[in-house]
Amino acid sequence: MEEKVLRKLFLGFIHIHVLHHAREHPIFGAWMVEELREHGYKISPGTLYPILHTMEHDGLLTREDRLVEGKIRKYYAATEKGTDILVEARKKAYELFKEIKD
Amino acid sequence: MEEKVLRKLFLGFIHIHVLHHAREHPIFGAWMVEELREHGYKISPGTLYPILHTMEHDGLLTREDRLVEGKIRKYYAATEKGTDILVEARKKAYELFKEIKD
DNA sequence: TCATTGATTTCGAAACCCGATATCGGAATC
DNA sequence: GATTCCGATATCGGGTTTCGAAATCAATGA
Repeated sequence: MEEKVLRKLFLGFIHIHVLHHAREHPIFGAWMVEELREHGYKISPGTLYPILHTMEHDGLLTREDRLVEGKIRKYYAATEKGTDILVEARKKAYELFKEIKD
Repeated sequence: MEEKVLRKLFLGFIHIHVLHHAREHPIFGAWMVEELREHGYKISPGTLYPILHTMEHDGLLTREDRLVEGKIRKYYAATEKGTDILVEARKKAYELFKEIKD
């Protein structure tokens, strides 16, 4: 119930988290799911993976397959455009925070 | 193009802005559209009004009709639950900002 | 070859977004 | 009281997105 309400608010936050981490170092889906969980965002693979695909399609991320410990992982890194979007998002997030902070 | 990408990120922000303002004082749709525009969020009535309806349905806002200058306006104010959600959102927004700030 | 394992993908039903357009209801004019 | 005006709100349908459960994948080890 309440979960649905919150999810709507935080889906954008999740996107921004993804961009942020993908800029620091390449990420892969399962790792990102866990990272988000630690931040208090529950998200299932069936939701996150399509997000990654869309962000790649939109030119925000690039994908590179790697073989790690016998498993194929699809690593995503932020593109220049993705970084631009992140900068924009950071600005907006700051304004939002400043406005609602008390 | 780019607009669509950004909108996805910021739709949650818009919800939070709405809650924030509705807690400060009752708001009505057309005013909120203008307020958001000043914050750099372009949103059409066809998007915002359903958001208000949904938030009312979810128990985040209450509605009250008022007659102002010969026009009916539907004023929305944040409920206790809405305020709780806002507090939660503020916490998450702060964490997000802290994490990506540089 | 077959089971295992971590990671990714698919699936269909439900919900949602969008903005152009239509509608509302009170006020003003005649 | 009919008509027009106007700010504000509601509707529409087509396209997209969301969800988690379940299926799939690819490489390794038994």
